[in-house]
Amino acid sequence: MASELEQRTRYDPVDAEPRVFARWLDSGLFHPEPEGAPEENFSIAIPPPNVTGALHMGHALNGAIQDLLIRTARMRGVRAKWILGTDHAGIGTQMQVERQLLREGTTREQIGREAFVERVWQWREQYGSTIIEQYKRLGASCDYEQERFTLDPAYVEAVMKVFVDLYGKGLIYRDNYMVNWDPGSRSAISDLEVEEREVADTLYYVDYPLAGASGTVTVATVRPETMLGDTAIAVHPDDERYTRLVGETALLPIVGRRLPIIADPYVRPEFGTGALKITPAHDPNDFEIGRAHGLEEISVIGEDGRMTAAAGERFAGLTALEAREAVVGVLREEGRLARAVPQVHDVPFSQRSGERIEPLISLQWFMRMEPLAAPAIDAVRDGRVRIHPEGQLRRYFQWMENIRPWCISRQLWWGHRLPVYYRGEETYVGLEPPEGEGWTQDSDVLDTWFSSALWPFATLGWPRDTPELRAFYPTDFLMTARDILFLWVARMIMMGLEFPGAVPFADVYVHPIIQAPDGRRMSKSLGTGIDPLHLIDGGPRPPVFEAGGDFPAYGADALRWGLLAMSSSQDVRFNEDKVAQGRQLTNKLFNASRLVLLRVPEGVELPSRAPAPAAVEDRWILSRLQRAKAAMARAADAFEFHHAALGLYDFVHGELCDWYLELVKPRLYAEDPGEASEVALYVLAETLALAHPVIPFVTEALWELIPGAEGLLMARAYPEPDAGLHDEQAEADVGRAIAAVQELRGWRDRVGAAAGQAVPGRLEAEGYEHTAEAVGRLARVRWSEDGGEPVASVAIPGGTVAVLASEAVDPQAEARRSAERRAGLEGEIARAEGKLANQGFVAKAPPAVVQTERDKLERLRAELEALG
RNA sequence: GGGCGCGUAGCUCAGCUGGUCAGAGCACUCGGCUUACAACCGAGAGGUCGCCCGUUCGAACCGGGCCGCGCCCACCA
Repeated sequence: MASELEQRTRYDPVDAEPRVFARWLDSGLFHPEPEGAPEENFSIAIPPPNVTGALHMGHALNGAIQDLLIRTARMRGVRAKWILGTDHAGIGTQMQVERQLLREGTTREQIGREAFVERVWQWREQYGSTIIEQYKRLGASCDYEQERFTLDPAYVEAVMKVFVDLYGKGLIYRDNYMVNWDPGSRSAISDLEVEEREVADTLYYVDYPLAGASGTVTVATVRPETMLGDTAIAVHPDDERYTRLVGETALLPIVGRRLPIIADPYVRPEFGTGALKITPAHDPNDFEIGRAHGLEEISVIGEDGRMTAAAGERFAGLTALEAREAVVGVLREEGRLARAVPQVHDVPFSQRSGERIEPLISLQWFMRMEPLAAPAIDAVRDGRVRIHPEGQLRRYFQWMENIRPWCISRQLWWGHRLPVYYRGEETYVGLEPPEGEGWTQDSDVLDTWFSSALWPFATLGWPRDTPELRAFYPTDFLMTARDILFLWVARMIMMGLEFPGAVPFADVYVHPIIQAPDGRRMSKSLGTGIDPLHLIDGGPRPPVFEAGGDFPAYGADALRWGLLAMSSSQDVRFNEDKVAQGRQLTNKLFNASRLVLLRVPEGVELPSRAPAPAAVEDRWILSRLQRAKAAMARAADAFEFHHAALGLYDFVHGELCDWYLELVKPRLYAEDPGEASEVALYVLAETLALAHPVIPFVTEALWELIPGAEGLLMARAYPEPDAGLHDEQAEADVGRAIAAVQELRGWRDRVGAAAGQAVPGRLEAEGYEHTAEAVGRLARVRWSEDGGEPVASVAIPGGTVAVLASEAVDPQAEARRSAERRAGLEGEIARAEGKLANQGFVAKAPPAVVQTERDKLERLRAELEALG
């Protein structure tokens, strides 16, 4: 790298990153010893990626943020543990392997459960480490020495203990209950895995004859096939049209079943006819009403999606859709179909399989949530867990206060098999299989989120009293996406409080969703997904990019910086420009380092403490560095990661490179740079340290080249701000000089002064005792004592520069420019005068604001006068 | 139906505890291969801060009402 510094003018991440990562890994610093108390340590449990997964943009953002926090803590000398692991992801993984089997011409049923599970383990051996390796490419400083998996024996032990304990407390129970049956995965799924989609259906109006009298009751339904399971008709108790019918009986067409007409406030009088057919076995609402009124539950659709024997001979065996047509046909023949109208409505679909949910009654395992939710509500209410941004709080409370039983059993083979055994009428639940003959284990496994809910403590060894658990639980921070706040985060809080007995984390940060550049969801199937690795290494741009072609190899630092800069409290569109800007930053640091490191004389080393230099630009940059440190710290503490990223960029570009290095350059090039070398080295090193948690690779690579820098940058002390190093005088002096240079450059450009040519001028301004030389050099003005008549007057803070006649100044251009300026000044003066003439302003505004306005007016008048 | 959030320069977004003619990156224009960087440097143009009321000496920022957009939650046949 050292020779690279001389040869290259651009930073090459492809070359540097693997080498730097290997050094980090070898150092063992990613793995903290489990010592000390959780309060003095810092830990984050990674949201476990699916073993089936590949790194996507969400992971990359996640990783950038968590690594920023972990690295900052580590540099602060805190034991920082980033708990790593993967999730077995029941349905997702099972489906992957099933697809593989299908390609081989077999199915899981054919090979049997044991062989199938063995296949999944093989599959996991082969592909499970993919995403871990990808996290390494990001530079994520996870504890790779202790990778966890939700099906590790120790983790399984935790899951089983929780199940058995909650069963013992009566919170886990088995019941016949309405579930969301997913015909695609042939399993029940939880409410949270259901999504609504708009579907165009037909609303059928069906006449049900009354039993005791003439006449009919007409009901409206989009699912006529379920009427075979009707056991009542319901109307609203206040609906006068039907008051006289309540208590009467109707006859179910086709079947002939006698249906009581009942009153229930759930029914909306204004919808359809105001009469609702009740099918307790196939509609969640009807199920509730049915239980409330003690109605019979007749299942006419089975778990295979076909009509059961209970649907009657004519329909048994048909699919639900076929049955619908058949039922409508019969109704039409019998003259029972009053009318049919198009109806657009929301219908539940499985997020997993994409198939339409079939609500049906099934024997499943459930968890009662209210007793667990109450303490979890308190924990957030009293601030033991803080959720950011706060807008999410209301949602949390709303959901938790209306929490419903959780269906935790899944009819899958890949996962934690229920520790439940049956023998005849007996049921046994326990960690060890029961004694005796004839027991069979329940074939279901647990919902994947059941094991995920234990993540922050099961990964640390709970229920055993491990050193890791003692040192790192509770964790400090949790990163999550909005859509799994309930699926995962809320349940972790509940389980953390119930089992280890403490909230699992102090701060929850809900990160934004990164959308495709066109605002659509990032998704592989839409062609809108962007592979983070393609941004790191270079790779094809997906079709959503108009530009096409390949991404350049931006490197992990650029990607991390870009993602942090994009992040916000709202969802954001992916913006390649931001990644490019990140690369500019890495390149800028590389070149700033070239300037400093290639100029430092032999023998000069990084000072061990902040130098106390005499030169004004040195004092200025040390002071500005403190401000940058404070701004970074503030942003990170407030979880405003875009401020951290952008603030770093502004400091490096806008202060360090644009001004400090330009100001100090002549001294660095001098035969004896004196203090300049040490100060420049110090500022460079501090800047690298400050930037390290954001862009770890380039900073570590450059740190290696600093003479006198010891060890790894990742282990160096974090640069804490020190207000004692503020130097108001230097900031004022250099700030004034910068403004003067900008004024003079602007003037030069306007009058068309040739770029390479110095302009003679007299400095007629206060406050440039220490900076006149620099101003002249950077603005290309040659200071003169010549008393001649100026050809132009350029306002700078504290006075003016009188420009003397020379070839560089075109009198006509100057006349144009001064006329424009004069007009502009007059306008501004009028505005300021107007404001100060306003009695309300002068009387009510704070004196400082009024004074600022007065000063400004005075300055403007002086400039106008100088302009002549 | 409820909740959260967003509409600021051509694009993507900062700014919003109210107060120096509104900021960044990219794109654009002009000028520069100035001894760290042309994947660079310097300068510049570009905005009714969605619309309308109100509060205030003063509103992109606070309040109300509209218009447009996104996301989440919800049992409406």
